[in-house]
Amino acid sequence: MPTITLPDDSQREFDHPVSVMEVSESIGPGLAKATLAGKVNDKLVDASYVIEDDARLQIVTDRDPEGLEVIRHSSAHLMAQAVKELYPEAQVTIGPVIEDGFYYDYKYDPGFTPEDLEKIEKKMQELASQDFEVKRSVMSRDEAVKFFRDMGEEYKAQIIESIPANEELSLYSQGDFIDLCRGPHVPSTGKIKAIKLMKVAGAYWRGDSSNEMLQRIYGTAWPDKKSLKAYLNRLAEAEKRDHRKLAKKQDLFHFQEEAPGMVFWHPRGWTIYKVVEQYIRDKMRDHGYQEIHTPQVVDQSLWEKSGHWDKFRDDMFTTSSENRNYAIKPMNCPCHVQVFNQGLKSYRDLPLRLAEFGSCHRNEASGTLHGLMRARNFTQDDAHIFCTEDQIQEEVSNFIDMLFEVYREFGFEDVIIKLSTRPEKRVGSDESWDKSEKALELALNNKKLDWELQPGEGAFYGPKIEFSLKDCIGRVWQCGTIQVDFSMPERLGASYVSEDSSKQVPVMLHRAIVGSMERFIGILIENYAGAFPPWLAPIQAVVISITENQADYAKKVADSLKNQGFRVEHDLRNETIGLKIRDHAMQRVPYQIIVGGREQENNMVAVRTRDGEDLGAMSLEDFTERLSTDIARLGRINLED
RNA sequence: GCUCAUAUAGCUCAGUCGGUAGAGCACUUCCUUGGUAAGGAAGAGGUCACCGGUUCAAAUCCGGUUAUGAGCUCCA
Repeated sequence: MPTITLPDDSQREFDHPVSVMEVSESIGPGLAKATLAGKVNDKLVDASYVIEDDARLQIVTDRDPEGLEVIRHSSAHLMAQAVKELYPEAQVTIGPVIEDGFYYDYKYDPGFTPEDLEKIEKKMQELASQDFEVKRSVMSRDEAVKFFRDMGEEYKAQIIESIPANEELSLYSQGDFIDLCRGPHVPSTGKIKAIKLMKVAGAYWRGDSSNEMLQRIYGTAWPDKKSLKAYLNRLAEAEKRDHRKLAKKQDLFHFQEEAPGMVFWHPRGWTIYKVVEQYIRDKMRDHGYQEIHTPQVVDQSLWEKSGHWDKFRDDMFTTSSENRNYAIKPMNCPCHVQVFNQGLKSYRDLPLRLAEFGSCHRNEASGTLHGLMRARNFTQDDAHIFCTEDQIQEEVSNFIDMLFEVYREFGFEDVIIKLSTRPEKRVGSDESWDKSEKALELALNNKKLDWELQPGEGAFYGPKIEFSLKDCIGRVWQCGTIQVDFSMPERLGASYVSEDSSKQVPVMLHRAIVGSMERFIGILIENYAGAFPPWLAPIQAVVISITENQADYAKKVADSLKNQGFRVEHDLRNETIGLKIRDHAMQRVPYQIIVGGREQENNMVAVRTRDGEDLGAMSLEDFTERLSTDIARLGRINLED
């Protein structure tokens, strides 16, 4: 005789065990139709779930985030059903929900073509309209293994075998299709109304590159066609912000076949680079760092000593000369230790902070290259802090403050933070790991930051924090990092004289804020959609003449601004004012300074923003002041826009 | 590196059944001298990524290479 309490605290009594759907029907036929699942005492269950005892119940529909997840999960099953009907020899594996959609991995050696995707999608729609009831059943583990093995689903059987023997497993069936699944699922396939298969890609079985490759089909699913269309629209809009596209439009940089993964910066792109570099340089100086510069080409023996040769030799570019073998440096740390090692260091010198805009080359696997985001030649805003174990926490804390100051000033609010702790294979004493993991964790918690723990994901030489940003379509890229290193100072013979005049090995903190200048600029381009704030814009203002009678005046105005240090160009082309304004607005130049006969006569400038706001006529001094104020305010954009 | 796809003018893209290539924008020249998101005309521009094969004939079909895109794996 369960009493059901609904979210509005109203109660319903039943004189028999009752399913979620029955409760829903008792409330109204509209709700019953919309019911996808239920939440019984906060646990997500199928609509067919039978409630025996008093419970709180929330009916889940497609208006709830959980409802959307159920739809997406069921869509993955629907796709598997369609694939099995069309390609019976394909074997199913797993099909989880992901952000905005779902995927399902199949073992299917011929591989799916784009045409196959269309066929599968059509079949899914057909199966959805047949509105198969989705039925749940249970089986013991061993039964389930046999069941799937007999069906020829070897992968599924393997997955089930890795589940503990005493667990009872749930299976879901719809029509002729049956799959192992925790659920919950929609009550019937007709609830799936708006799906689209997006792309096919390879994915390794169990995420291990030594295993065979499966065929992964990605799809998206929404409550209705309208939301699906809106999503596809959003995606198309976001893709317009792609830094590789904007780089072509705005003439920022290019890549070419002769130097894959290495950037050819053009004047405008390099201007942005230099502004970012100078900004970071000033920031580091203000925070007690000393800038150095170390060689690009360094004898192989140093990389052997540091341990990198052993681990990364295949990913290093090498060269040789006069019977000596060199590596093009893939990182700066060993070189920084060489600088530290010059002369005798005292504990009084610590913490010692050495910074470098270090150009590194790594022969990244061809398939991983991705515009500026993942390049083979990139420049780290690298620095190494040599300190004692007791100084770790304060240094980390100061670093995090500095990092957020920088990210804020570039307009980034959404930063993903992860703390990675000791892996199984590691160097250093447990005591040191305890101390440094604690230091990192405390530094984060003291600032009340949200972060995610990645146990066992630290480097072999120490724990680390990673700070990541998102690109235009939500891909996450690691930028900042701070890592504790117990290993390298010792390997490379770094030491200092302590208070008791004994020789001690310093701890080394590796840290970067933007991480890779290239990657950071790539993300900047995408987040600003090419409309850089004036302090970053490669061209801050363009002086446009209306007719050639103002050519000299326009040049004079432009020169005057340039002499004050602003980045200004002039456009004296024999074109209409409308065309010139359109050009520069599309190039996202922050300010257009229009000079015609009237302005020339009154020694004024007419100013217009790239967004079409007419600021009217003003004196050049007033404009200069406005631009200066803008630049002083730095970024501070709202990335939600 | 792996799976799938793609590569045509500076850019964005057409090019049907295999018969030696086309548009818009950009560029050059001329006309136009204009007032806030495209004025007009003419011209020039291509070893169809590269190498090989099939064929009387290849941008087109086949194989390979390189690069790029999406995803996977990796990321000191």
